[in-house]
Amino acid sequence: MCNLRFDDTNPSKEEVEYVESIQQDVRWLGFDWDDRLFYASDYFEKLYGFAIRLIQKGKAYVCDLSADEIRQYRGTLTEPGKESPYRNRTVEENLDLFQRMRSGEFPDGSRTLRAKIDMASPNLNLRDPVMYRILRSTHHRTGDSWCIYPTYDWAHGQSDSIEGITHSICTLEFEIHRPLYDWFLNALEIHHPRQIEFARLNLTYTVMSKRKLLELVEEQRVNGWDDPRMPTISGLRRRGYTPESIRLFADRIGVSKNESMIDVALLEDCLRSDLNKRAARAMAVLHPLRVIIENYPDGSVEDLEAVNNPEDPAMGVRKVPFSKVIYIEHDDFRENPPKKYFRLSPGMEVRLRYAYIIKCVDVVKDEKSGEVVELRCTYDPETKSGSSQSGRKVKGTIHWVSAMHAIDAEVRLYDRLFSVEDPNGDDWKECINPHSVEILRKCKVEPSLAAAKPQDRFQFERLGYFCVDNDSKTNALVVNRAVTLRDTWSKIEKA
RNA sequence: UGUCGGGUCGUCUAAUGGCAGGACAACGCCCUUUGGAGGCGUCUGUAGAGGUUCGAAUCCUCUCCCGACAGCCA
Repeated sequence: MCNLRFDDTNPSKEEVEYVESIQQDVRWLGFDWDDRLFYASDYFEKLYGFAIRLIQKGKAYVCDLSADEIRQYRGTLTEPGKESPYRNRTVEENLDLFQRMRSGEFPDGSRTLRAKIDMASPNLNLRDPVMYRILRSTHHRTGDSWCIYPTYDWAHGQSDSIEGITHSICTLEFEIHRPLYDWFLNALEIHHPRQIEFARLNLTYTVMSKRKLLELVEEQRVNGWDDPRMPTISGLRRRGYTPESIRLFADRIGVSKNESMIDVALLEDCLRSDLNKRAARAMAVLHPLRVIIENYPDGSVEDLEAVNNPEDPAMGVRKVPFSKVIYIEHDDFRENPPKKYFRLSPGMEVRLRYAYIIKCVDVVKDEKSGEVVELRCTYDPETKSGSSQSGRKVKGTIHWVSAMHAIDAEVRLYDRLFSVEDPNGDDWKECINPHSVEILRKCKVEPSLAAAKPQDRFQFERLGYFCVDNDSKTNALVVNRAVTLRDTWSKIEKA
């Protein structure tokens, strides 16, 4: 069981715009917090009371030092700090001043409430940390009712305690703050949750820090937080990732305190293994090459049966129309086939998935450019998929769509956002992969996709897993490539 | 040269004093009407040096390397 709490301790940060999308993301991932949605601002009054208690115990004081002065008094990593001249005010004076801070008598930044701990502590967090600052700013939940706001370090542990949290897990950078949280809880003598830290996720070929992600968004190097190249939940969702695949990924990488860099290939594999079992198959041609089957009767159309998912017979079958003119993938034809190339080439045969074996008898080229623009083929009527003669072996099987039945689609091919594994250092933005997205506008997909809606996911046979984009409209299909299939051929060809 | 934390195959992660295992990646083979999926196999690891022990990745000592921390951010 978990709570969802927003630690909205700083009204000057634009938290409002994130509150809704964070909830949406967490819910989409599959978590349910029932009615336990909380805000640290729910506890402002209680926190104020806790602060008074610490003052009364002589464990907190009002300090008149400026931000700069506090920094100077803090000392350094290797040298102890100096005590504030206001450190030994009386309880009465502190109580009075703190109450007047709340009632708005002092200007922003002029005073703070600080915990009275140890200015010589080797842990900087214990050198009299600030608990309250004066800040006149409208809060998204409490409006203008407060002009002093608790710091995160002061609010966090007590908020957990109020909620009766048993285990509070957070990332490693808060490890060094734990002694402070412990100190507050012990001083207050209230329920003491156990905080456990773990390493944050790092992925290869991307950046994860909020600061860098924000920069990418603000400088329009990506199209918003949900750009399919972003490693955000909303980006992954739009890219085509499923909640299941992300949870599988989380299971596989485990939880530890090791600061690690996880190969994005592992994430991709999780998506493949989820979608392999669940995604409907379809045929789509990204770079169409027109093929005319010369001996196929003009005007004739056959509805061929295709299985929706060979991994799951329960997903059934569908009909795919076949006719004299089809499109195949441009790359599935080579005029001069390399060794081990099992697809179409002049004089050679290939199987059309769910249809016939065809043979290439002629190649039509553009007179000027010499580019192959059309193929003339013949088919063997005896080799129809599923028929008695269909067992004839050919090395390759390729996908296709019938030209007169095909639907036009825009396909967006996404690749890694960065071209280096670990884009850190000052020049990280120069490592952005210039080919992280390629937009194809003249793709042809089989007619069954006419009804596809945003977020529908498919495997386009031999190509990869694709997800209908939010930009998609009824007569203007837009799909994103989430991840390619494993491609053994590309490795053979490279070698 | 302060405090805290961390070092196990290329990458993650198991093994809590008793056979260093799994996944991803890579490579090879089989199978295949997706060069998909699947199957089989190969490769590679306890940061270093001492010590305790019948036995150490695990316990002890020293060394080395990496990270976090000097916001009135979270």
